[in-house]
Amino acid sequence: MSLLVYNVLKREKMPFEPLYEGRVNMYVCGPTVYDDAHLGHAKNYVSFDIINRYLRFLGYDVLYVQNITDVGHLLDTGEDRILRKARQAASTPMQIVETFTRSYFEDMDALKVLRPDISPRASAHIPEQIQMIETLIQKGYAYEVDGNVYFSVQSYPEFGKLSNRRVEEQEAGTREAVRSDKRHPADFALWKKADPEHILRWPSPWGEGFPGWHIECSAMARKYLGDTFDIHGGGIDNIFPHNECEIAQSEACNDAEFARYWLLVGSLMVPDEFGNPVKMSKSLGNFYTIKDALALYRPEVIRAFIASGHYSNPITFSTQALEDAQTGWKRMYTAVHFLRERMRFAPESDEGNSILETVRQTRQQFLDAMNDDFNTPNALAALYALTREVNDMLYSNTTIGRNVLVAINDAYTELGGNILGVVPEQTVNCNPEREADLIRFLVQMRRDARKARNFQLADQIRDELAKRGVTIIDPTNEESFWYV
RNA sequence: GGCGAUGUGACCGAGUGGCUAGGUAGCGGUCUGCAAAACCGCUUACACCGGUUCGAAUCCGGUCGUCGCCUCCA
Repeated sequence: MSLLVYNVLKREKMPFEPLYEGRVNMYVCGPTVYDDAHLGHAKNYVSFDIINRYLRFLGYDVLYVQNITDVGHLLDTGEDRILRKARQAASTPMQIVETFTRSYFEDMDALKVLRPDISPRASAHIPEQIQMIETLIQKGYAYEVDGNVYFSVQSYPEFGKLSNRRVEEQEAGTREAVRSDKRHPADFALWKKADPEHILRWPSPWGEGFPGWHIECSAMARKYLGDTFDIHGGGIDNIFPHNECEIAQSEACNDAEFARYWLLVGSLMVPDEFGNPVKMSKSLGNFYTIKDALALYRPEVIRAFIASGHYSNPITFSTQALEDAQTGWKRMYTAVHFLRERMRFAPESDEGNSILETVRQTRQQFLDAMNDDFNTPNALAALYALTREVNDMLYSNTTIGRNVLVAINDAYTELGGNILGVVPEQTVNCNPEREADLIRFLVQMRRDARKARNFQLADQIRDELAKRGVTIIDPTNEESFWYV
């Protein structure tokens, strides 16, 4: 069975066929780095991480580009988001950007999100953006008014094709603050003139200013992925106007199709005071930062929670939902751990290999699910079904050969680990404090044994510790010291 | 108002015509020195009203509810 994906642009599920055989070029809209990322961001980027991992699993040579937006997002007050934060923190914009870019990568690394191949920053691609704007002006798709440059939506008849909106049908001018220098209310800025107090500014053919919000993605996608590429991803909440503007700019500028498949992720919701789900967002204040969540839950648990719903659907968050996901995940995690421990002393044989049929079915079900538009809930269900059988086996008194255990572990490691990222490579969790405490406990046991004149046990403890690099010395008969 | 979605059992959440999704919670059981875990079984479903069909949670029409976007947002 081949991979099917739901293409928002065509509004149908269709076979995935990359432009160049064996290669996938993918662009995903990245974060605006002005604050710590929250779980809504986690849903988005973990979802695309799983997509990225699965495409690689299928053997595609994936080039994954995800931008860092560090200029040009305006609040409705007309202020630049990053500037406002900078003013609050009494620091310069680039310090803010640097701080939260690092924070973002910290969070993503902690969540086991594989880094994109390229993480281009908008501020580092001003010339590319200017060049693109110049082309658009030359071709008659854009016009300059007093240092501002706007894209003319009427010059591009297909504007709105992704979100199925018609410019004429939109309530024109509902915003009273429509800038009077626009020819059409729906026209959007490619370049904005910088006010004197605006710190983030660059020289351009139209004077000092900064790029509009949408042009960065078009410019950077073109630079790294070409005029036409395979997958464009992002959050569904950015379908309009952002994604729509990207398409218009890029296709008008390049005379080529922009992205061939559009995959958009559903929002993370939080119940409001009436119990109705609403989007987790900065502005509503109903968010949990990734850092806060990671202080309480393992990254695999957060990933399992996210994977429990389909990427394109919204998912309702609550601490209870996360707890429930954790309980279920733990059953699988523990089974894998027991499996790995059992491998340490299992006989070299194929005993108990009847379960391998279940393993085969699990793989099949898992891959069928993933091939069906990355259906992670069904993929997880396959692993849970396997876990039931594995536990049944592990808790029974039958002998299981090492080869069988290895085969099961391989399935978990590949499907649950490499693809979904919910099964860690290492299920033994080290903790220096705990290790020291265990040694103290053994030393105490040995002292009790000596008191009871059970020298056989006492010596055994000393020898076993010594084998592991722990030395015991007995300065007195009352107390013992140890060191590693 | 326009556009796009959606309404599944106590909760989260898959599922597009007939075959138990899964997870959590609850109840009962097996196992067990205790505890825990694990496994087995079970209960509460497809918003409402009509229609198509041998048969619909699944298709069609209508009603009601909810959400997203239309302004910054992943």
